[in-house]
Amino acid sequence: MIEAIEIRNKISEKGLKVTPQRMRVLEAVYKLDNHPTAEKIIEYIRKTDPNVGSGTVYKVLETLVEKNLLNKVKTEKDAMRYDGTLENHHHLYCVECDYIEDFVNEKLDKLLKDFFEENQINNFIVDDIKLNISGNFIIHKNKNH
Amino acid sequence: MIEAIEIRNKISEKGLKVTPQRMRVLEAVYKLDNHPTAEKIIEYIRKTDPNVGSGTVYKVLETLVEKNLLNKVKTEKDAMRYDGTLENHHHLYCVECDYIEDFVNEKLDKLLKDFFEENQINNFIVDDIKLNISGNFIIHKNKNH
DNA sequence: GTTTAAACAGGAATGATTCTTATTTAGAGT
DNA sequence: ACTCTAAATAAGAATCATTCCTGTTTAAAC
Repeated sequence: MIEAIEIRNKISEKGLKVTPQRMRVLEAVYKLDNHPTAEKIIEYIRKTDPNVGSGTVYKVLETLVEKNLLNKVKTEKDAMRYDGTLENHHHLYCVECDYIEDFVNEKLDKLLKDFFEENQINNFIVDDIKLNISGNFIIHKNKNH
Repeated sequence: MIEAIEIRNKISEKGLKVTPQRMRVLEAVYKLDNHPTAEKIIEYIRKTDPNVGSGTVYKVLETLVEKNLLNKVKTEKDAMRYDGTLENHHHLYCVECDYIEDFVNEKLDKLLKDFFEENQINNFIVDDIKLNISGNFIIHKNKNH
């Protein structure tokens, strides 16, 4: 359970003005699991704050991604999704439900780091590696299918 | 250089009607490098065939993806891109230009396969793993930046 | 050649996202 | 606390990729 003061600090530390909209967007991404779309975030915020502009939420998301407080998660679907986890991680994509789960594994990261140090790619400097692991949850987390 | 007859066969083998539109779309994806968008494909086809409907191209792309003759490539940008390479491979994403290059490496695939066999993920059956390798080409391939 | 379900062209509709503009506000300076 | 101003917001129009709809055409089975 993240405190309001922590959210305030995260925004402030990046040199951004602390606005209610920015606080609510960050809170929404932390609270909503399954890497919400902008739509889900708007819906969440409007429960208590019916007058947020949807354009504002998009703008805030853009700003927070720019300042590395959030990450974008791309999927085969049209809508972008957002991720509040900042530590290095990969994603499990369920083929059946639309669930996306974070996957953290340091041993795997070490393995990849070593591999790409030993096997340089011709004409390309690797900056970051993310795995898209697709498959199926044995117990589905979502009924969107 | 892929022959028209090969393209015809690929379509036919999947039990699809061989239409000029389907042939031109497959040809376009093979010929255009850098994983073209639907837009680029339409532009390419219209050079010789100005009356293709853009809706048709989208429908054809959908059909070809369904039948595993093409793959979708998702990016942070809005437009979907398409990939004619069917063998297992990963993607190099250039952070500066919008170039996406295929990356084939069997040693890497073996490494990943072994890792996930030894390290089962709780409540999840892995079906496929794709790496998004982001970084920079030393010599950029594209001027879109 | 006939037949017909499938595919197509053209254009309207959709839906996520971006843009525009007038208004409001966070926070720096007083 | 009060003022000021650049930055942020609300509202809604605009955009753009993609999908949908409808009447017409066509691939390929017979």
